[in-house]
Amino acid sequence: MEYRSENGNIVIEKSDSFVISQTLECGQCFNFEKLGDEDYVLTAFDRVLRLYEKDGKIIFEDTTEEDFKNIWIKYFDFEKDYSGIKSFLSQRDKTMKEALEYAPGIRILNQDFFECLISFIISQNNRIPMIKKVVANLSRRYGRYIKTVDGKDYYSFPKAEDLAGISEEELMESKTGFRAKYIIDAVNRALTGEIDEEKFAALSTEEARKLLMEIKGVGPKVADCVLLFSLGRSDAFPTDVWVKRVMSHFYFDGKDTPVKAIHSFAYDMFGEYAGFAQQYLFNYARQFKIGA
DNA sequence: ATCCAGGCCCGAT
DNA sequence: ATCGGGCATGGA
Repeated sequence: MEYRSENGNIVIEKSDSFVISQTLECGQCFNFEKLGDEDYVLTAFDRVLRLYEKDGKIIFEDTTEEDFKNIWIKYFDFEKDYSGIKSFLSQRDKTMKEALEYAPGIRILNQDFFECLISFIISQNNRIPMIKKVVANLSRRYGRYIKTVDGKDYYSFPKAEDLAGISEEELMESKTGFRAKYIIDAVNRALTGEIDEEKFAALSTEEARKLLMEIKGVGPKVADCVLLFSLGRSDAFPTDVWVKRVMSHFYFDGKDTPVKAIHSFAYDMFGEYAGFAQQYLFNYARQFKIGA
């Protein structure tokens, strides 16, 4: 990973395997704000980062080399070779190739486990702008103030400890809706250590999925999102309404298809890179409202 | 107004 | 094992 330090910022060359807007706006994360064209502020791992494009470069503003090395390289998956993954996927299938050409700058983020879990619990039967609002509400109320960027205050996403003992009624003040009780269950299991990021390392993707689904409010889709976006399981294939639509449309003759059949097809077609395929397809489907 | 959103729970079959 | 209703909330 080539980077250099410059006036307190970290600078990398722009590449077609990383476009800020595509990576942040493709529905995998919710803790960010758009300031302008290819200019964003995001919160992750107790840091607030403004990053933007300028003169063919990408600037990580007010960031130390330590943070870049220890946090952002992993977060943005910069150690992975996306050109290899993308060429594999685009050779598999024509639809996949088009989805990739539409948004070649999407990278699968490695997000904080607890934040990812709670965020995707919130995501169920919800819309992305609303999910972002709830995540921001929880951060402002229970997280820690980090810094102010462009006149707006940013807060870290709360830890399980920060949410300990909070009542369902209070959580609903942050507009969590019926998911409040699910958040409480996730928090409790995290606090007892029953659900702990360390535990997952020893488990297969399928075993990890089962463990996650013990949490109330975590079903197959939310579990797969957590596996893919925070536990590095690129074989997970989160299948929501949009992925169902795009898969049915392109691979099942437009027929409504059970998730199970979609999964086996995806694993067969995209193998260990199914998760990447899923994200490019999801983005593609949503932009062009395929099947809607 | 009615419908629906990066679903899941729960009770009925 | 599978199916359908219900669910907080707010935007179209």
